[in-house]
Amino acid sequence: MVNAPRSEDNIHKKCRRITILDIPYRFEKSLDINVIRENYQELLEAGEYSGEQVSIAGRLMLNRSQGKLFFGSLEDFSGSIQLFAMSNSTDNFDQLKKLSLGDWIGVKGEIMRTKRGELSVSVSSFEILALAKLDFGDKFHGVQDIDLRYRQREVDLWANRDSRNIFIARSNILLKIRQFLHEKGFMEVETPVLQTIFGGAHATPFTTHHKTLDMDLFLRVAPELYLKRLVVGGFEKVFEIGRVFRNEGLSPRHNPEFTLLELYQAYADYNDLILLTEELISELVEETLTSAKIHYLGFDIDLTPPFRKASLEELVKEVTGYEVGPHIPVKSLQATADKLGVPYEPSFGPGKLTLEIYEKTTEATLINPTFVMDYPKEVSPLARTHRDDSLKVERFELIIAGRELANAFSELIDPEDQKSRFLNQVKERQLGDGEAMDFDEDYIRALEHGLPPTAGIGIGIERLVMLLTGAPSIRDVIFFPTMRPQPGGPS
RNA sequence: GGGCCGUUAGCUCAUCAGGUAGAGUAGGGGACUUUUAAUCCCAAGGUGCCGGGAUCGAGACCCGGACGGCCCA
Repeated sequence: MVNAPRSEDNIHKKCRRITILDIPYRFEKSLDINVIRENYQELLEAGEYSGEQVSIAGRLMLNRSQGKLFFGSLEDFSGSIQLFAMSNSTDNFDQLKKLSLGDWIGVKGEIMRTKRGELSVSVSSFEILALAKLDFGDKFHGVQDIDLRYRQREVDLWANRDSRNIFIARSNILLKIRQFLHEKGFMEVETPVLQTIFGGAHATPFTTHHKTLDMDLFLRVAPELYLKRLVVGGFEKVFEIGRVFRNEGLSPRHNPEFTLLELYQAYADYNDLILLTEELISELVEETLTSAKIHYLGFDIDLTPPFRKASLEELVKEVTGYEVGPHIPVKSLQATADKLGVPYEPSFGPGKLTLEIYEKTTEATLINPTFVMDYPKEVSPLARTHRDDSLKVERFELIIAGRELANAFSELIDPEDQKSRFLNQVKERQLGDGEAMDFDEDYIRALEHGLPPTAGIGIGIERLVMLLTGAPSIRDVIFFPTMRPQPGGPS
């Protein structure tokens, strides 16, 4: 484990040299390291001094001290630069040479280029800002142990620049999404994470307990129902970017808590959201990638809109050759499922059978961005009945690299219809589906106050970041993914 | 939950027909006035994930468990 200290003797020697009293309370940094690189990229001959004094701070990441000379790499958030020092022109030169990799220092010095042409800061003085009493990683290989990288992310972030870059990208992507939506007139809102009735997604919730009220509460599986109540309240364009919690297994695509973007737009239908989604993704591609043609999980993917649109039924027909859909008799769909090796329960209706067949045979084959259109009503309790087909709803999912990235629909606005859909959910719950929703009377009452035609979409932020950064696992884009505690102690 | 794989020095990795482990690097000591994963010398560093079993003898073979990865549900 990285937790093991450097040998006792070493610590003793270091601590004898430096105590906490020697650590200053602040350090005046004059600029980020990458600014030096940008400003001096083309300037200074080898061996030339700039005359510009700077004050920088960071972690010592390499130490190539050599007799009465010292070379090292100082790294801060923005980048790294070589430090250069000579025994006759640097205060505490001997101490500088004895620093360990990972120690934080603040440096004052002059920008220069060494004889070999490396842009450097010639150290005139330095202060120790923190000692690294623990070791982190191999200076060349970083930290490869996946377990350790997730449990001690701070170590991973220092040891592996790729990891750091992914999280910088994540932050930028979230910023761009917010900017994009604000420019479109959406307002960012926050709704309850603790809910007395959970709904808005087909998922098992986490349960917790409120002491004073002495009642169980659920961690939300989606903000959906509250957001639509805000539309009823008059906010015509709202979005929330927030954590949701689903009590399901862990996999490279699933973490029990993840970040979901949901947005709702009054007076719009799901066709409007296709355009919005294409525009959002292409803008993110432009901001974060050099090309819309990416290579991800071994696939070549083209993220250039417009994306393909095809109905769920068409796509299943295309992949399997079989007709599916809510109009096909159950017996016939069961026979199809049997032939395709898709398991099902006897209680499944034609809609659920169709969805199962689609998910097991077709979804994973959709590599380039595809809007899968028009789902069976039976499996979509919150979506509005399709204007051309009473057994379907106006809903699409966006699939990229065989994975669901977004789920959207023209929202169900009819309180009576919503009541009966909730009742169906309750029935499915009683039949043993722990992921089915509960009947939400507050939501029904809100609909009775009047929800105008509204379209809504949910986009999984982690999946989006994974796609745009090439990360194969959701754990690569979540700082601290959910892990079992290690037997040796808390982690 | 099922299947397969992994776990050896702080880190990155070796090793072997089954004969009580080795390198690089980090950390310690020393040399070195232009290095680039600097180089060179010295010393130190291990419950081979844990627990059982067969064997004269196990890190290695067998069984069970823990944690992780991938695939499937």
